[in-house]
Amino acid sequence: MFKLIKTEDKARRGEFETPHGTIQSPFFMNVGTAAAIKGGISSPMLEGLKCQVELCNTYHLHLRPGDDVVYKMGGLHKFMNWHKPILTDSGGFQVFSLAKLRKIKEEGVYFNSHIDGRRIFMGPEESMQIQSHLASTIAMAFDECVENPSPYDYVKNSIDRTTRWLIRCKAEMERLNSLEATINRRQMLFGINQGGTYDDLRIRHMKDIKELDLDGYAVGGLAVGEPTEVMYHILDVLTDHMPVNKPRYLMGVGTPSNIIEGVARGIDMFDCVMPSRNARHATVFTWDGVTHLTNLCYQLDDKPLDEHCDCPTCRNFSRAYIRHLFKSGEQLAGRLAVQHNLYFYNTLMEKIRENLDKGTFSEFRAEYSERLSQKV
RNA sequence: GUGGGUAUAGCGUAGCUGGUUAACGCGUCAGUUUGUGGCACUGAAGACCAAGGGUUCGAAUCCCUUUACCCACC
Repeated sequence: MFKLIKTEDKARRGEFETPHGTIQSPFFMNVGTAAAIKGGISSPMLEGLKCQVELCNTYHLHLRPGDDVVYKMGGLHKFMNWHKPILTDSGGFQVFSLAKLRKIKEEGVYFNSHIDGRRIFMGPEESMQIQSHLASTIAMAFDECVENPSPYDYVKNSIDRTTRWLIRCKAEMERLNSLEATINRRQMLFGINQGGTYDDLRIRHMKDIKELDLDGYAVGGLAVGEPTEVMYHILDVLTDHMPVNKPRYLMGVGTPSNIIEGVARGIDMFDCVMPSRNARHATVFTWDGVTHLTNLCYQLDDKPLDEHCDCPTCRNFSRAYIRHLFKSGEQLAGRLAVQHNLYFYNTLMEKIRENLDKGTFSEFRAEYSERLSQKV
């Protein structure tokens, strides 16, 4: 149940009630693809980083350890010892990212495991069954994420198939939620809007899936190769057609600026690998912009990563020390940087919410939107 | 002391039947990273080839001397 508390122009401040607790929106979901945040962050540590929701991946967990294993272990919450909301991605994106190995048909997608190469099939029903086994709070629909740019006719056919898949997802989810043996019988289902970079297809697809009255709606297929301006334009024309009383999720986005701009266009939920992946590659976010920690200028720098940050990393360690850890290949380097970046992202969302509460989001946006993505 | 061997970027090496801007790995420096298969990827700087002399149109490559180090034997 999503409650809209306040708006400022198109930006929305809300509360999202789930069986695993209430989420304050807008919010960022911390990506733990294989039931783990990469970089060595355990669930109790994640609690200390202001994380509200963790995201896990259907495709990866299906392959390893197997969703049957997670089911027998009592579901993802118990398995990971994370008791706040979890969103599972459907595996649809892997159809796109593992494109070399796939074959898309009406019934679903055939592709090869990246682990052992074996041929596997996933369709809407399979994705829902796996996500039901994982027992996440929110399940995502099984969609096709087309690359940008793609030919108009291809995208047109693709969104119609994605709609047909969504109808099957909904039916299968209702069936699974009615079963006694299901761990989370109140699992929610989000639909995913596609349509490439074509305004009319985006809007048409949104109208089609809106009729299914799902628990939330996501915008997929953005930040996959198109210029940032194109992504903003799609959001500009699309969010007016999204349900007002349902959470809106911009999938896989993005930089701190992208998130601020997304909120400004009416988005409530985000997820991205950027804070964790960049951290593992020694790039950290600060309130003054982005910086690369292995740069020589930090060799003798006694300051924390960010002087305004009170994350566990910044409270304890200097840039010089963390730079040394990176140069030495120590695993601790990645962990300290990931802790900082996730805390930064979650704090960014907190500040966005505070500014929405105060009615000062537009000022916040003007001050930070560009600044946070510049290089220090 | 005698015989043999090696000296090429910060380090470890390739090139050594002589022929345009001396190659590779590591390291260094910088950049990339958007619903995470990949501990990742891209690029740059850096050596007048131990020193000196000689042969040759031309030498890191062939010859001589010196120096340093390595191995074996006294």
